[in-house]
Amino acid sequence: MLDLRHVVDHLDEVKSALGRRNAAAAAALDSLDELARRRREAIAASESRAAQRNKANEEMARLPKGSPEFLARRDELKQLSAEQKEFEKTVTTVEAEIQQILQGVPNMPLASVPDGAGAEDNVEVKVWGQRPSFDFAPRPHWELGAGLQILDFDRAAKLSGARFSVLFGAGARLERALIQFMLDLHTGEHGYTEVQTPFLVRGTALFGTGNLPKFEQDLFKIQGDAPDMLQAMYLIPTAEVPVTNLHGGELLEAEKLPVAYAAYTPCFRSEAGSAGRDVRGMIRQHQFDKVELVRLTTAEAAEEQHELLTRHAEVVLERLGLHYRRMLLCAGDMGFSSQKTYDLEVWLPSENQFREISSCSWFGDFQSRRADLRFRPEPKAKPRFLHTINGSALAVGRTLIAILEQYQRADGSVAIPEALRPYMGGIEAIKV
RNA sequence: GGAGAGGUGACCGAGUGGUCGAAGGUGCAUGAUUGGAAAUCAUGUGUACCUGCAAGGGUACCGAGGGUUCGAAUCCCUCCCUCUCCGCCA
Repeated sequence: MLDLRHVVDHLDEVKSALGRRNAAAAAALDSLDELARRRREAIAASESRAAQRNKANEEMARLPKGSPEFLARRDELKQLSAEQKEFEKTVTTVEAEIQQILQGVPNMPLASVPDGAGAEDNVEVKVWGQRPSFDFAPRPHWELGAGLQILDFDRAAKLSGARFSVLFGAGARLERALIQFMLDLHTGEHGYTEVQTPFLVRGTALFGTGNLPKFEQDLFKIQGDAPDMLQAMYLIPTAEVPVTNLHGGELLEAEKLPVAYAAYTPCFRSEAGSAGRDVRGMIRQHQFDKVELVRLTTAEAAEEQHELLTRHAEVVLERLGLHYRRMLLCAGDMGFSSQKTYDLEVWLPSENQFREISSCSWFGDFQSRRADLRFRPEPKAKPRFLHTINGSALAVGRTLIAILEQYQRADGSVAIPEALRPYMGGIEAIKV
């Protein structure tokens, strides 16, 4: 969430930054100036009466109860108190309106983020590795998986419907091996602390990361009698949600920063609005596994930390020998809460194109303001909001797909990347 | 699921309608003492918002939200969370 004061004081600047995402984002701010003024007036009116009332209360405490002076004074104060409550109600109402607007406003793209409306305007930053060449027609992962009897969509459909998959044998082990490999790399070499979180969270956590209230339709909600969205339970769409909120409401000490967590979780997404997209294979599922990296840091260190985290995600692809590229997302293609995002895209031979396998974002203090993530720069200093950074490292299902496709052989078998073999019982390939 | 007990500042803990932003302690900071440290003593030590050039002034916050009252940490209601016992259970 953007800071009200900053928005009002720099309205034109904020509007032009948001305008780079889309016109609607900027237009939402139009009424804020006036609302902020009404808020200030109501606060002044309410507080001046509260001050009078508090002053009179000292006198009331001294007057004998039931005395004529006491009764007369009490009647006067009734009026004052009623007025104060009226103005306080106005404050509450106006602030709710302001919140409503601000909650729906996305983060501002940084100046270094390129202009653009969609994926076609993203900028390629780097390409790593060689495009694998085949002396046969490379097969899509679902054909490879079916041939090897490790990947089954029909049986998953019997259990859960469309957009689920079942892994068997070496396929299931490959999934598990990837999770282990990624966690070991990040905790062992990149300095992250592994964390296991709940997969079911209350709405307040989803508000913290910016998924609620605007994107409820993307989530799986648990049926229950919660009175509102924020108290309801949801399946997490990413580990970003529980991990980012882990220190909500706390005041972290500066020397503990940066905080760096690596978490494996399954992720659940309703994929509302994506009907017809990626319906074949396991590119887009209602449930998938992901290893997520989260860093909490200071504003000053954040840019460097974002580069570092992105680099950590890239190392996974490089150790696995997977051809990929890094994209800098344009303003129009970034997620709601992000101010700068790199996507890593892995090469899929069957599609003859790169596909997203990781998204590494720097949120500034946008999430921290919602999730109440603060630190104290030094012992006596005022608390400040942290900067949050996170990224997939990596989406496990898509990594499995990339391995199947990039390491496939003419006979339908799939070689196991060197780095993964210790996790696969030493086998060098998956064969029938 | 049943019964009960609780949620107070960085932490522990007192406080059942007024002078309570909140006793006391711990921790922390500064100073004194010391060759240095420990111990001791003194002083200080929350956050957010409004207002002001500033110094300052004001308001709110005792799990969250409502209510009663001139006045609520204290009384009432709803919710959330923690703990204990019983039941059930991986």
